Amino acid sequence: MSSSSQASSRKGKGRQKVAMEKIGNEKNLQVTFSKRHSGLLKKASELCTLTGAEVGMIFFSPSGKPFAFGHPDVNTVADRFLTGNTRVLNHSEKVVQVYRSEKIIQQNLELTINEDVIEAEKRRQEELEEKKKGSQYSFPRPIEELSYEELVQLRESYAKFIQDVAVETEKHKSGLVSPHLHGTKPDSGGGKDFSFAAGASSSK
Amino acid sequence: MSSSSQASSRKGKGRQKVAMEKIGNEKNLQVTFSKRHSGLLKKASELCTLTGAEVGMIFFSPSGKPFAFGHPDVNTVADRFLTGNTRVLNHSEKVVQVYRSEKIIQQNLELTINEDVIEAEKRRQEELEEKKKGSQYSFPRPIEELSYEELVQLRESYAKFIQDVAVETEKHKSGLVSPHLHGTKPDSGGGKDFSFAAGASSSK
DNA sequence: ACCCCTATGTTTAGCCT
DNA sequence: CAGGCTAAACATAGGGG
Repeated sequence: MSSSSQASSRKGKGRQKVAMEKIGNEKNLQVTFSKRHSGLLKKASELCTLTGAEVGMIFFSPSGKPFAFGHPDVNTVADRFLTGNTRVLNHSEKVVQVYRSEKIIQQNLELTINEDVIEAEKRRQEELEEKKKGSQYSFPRPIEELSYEELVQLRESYAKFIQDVAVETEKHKSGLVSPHLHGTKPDSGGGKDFSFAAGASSSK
Repeated sequence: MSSSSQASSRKGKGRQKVAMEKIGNEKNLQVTFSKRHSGLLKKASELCTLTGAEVGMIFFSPSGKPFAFGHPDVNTVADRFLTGNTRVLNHSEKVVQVYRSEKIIQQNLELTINEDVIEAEKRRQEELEEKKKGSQYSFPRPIEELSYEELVQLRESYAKFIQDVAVETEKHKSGLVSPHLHGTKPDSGGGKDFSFAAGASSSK
């Protein structure tokens, strides 16, 4: 619009290579997050559909807004963890003392629900329906029947991860020392909702 | 090369469109999972790097093997949840009772560490090192200093997710009824490591 | 199982509406 | 600020080692 006699080439410039580092431009960063986060959800969704894998994930936008996604269906996955059927390990079955258990759980309760997740879920459904095979799936108990509180309970008792050990192991194997970290400052973009008790990392 | 009889074209067939449904061929399914799961990790990794988002995710391979990935750096993220700095929500701050707290935590303790996570982490590091900016990151406490037990504690107190509410909300908004679900039945692929106590769902 | 290869489907950066 | 467009970058199915 403004002009500049640019030879009428209105075609987009197409995808350009972007450096793998934190995006400086705030606006651009937002757009990127917006686009990529949905891509991530889609990928997860596809992985589930294609391979039948179960996926659960949460992520915080640069602004601090939490997102969550989980696959098969809440009841199943949640239960999977609830019942501790995570038995795959035969690694070192060290007995560990419960660490802050209750406290942690109580503190981590509230998580904002994101529209994106819903959108992703919707897409999955549409895909299924498109294939007219939605009827073969049954539910032990439809989520709709759960009360809000029950949902919260489910949520709260969902997955628990780690990666600490991964890094640890990584060291063991590669002999590396610094466990990565990046410009993921608490309020990097402009989030002011987080306090981040850790004074760690510093930035870029 | 060995056989040139084929009109001298031994070029790969290139990517073919694949139906979005559970792959039947077991071998193919495994390969696909193998490829896609790393892609998923990469995407997550990039999202972290580019937008500074924090990502935590776990997923089970069709065989039941658990995978986990988390971003910024364990201490920070773990702390984020540990200290309950998940405060972003201002949604409905319903008070929920602790559900199985200790029990859950104790049961979900052991999780197999996957090479993939390590690999992903390694990649992130390499990227950083490639940019020669690895030295600017400091750690309040290097993971290497943590004992195995401490790692386990960290791990166990890591993230907790959900999506239940997401689905719930989805209903509210779209009026949809069945919360998706796919050929991800507990023993769909051939996992025999899991028992899946399903059906229990936490109805209070 | 993992890596390599290639062709091609898919994602997405930049720009516009 | 969400939606659309384009074209380049990227992920990955299929196949071989």
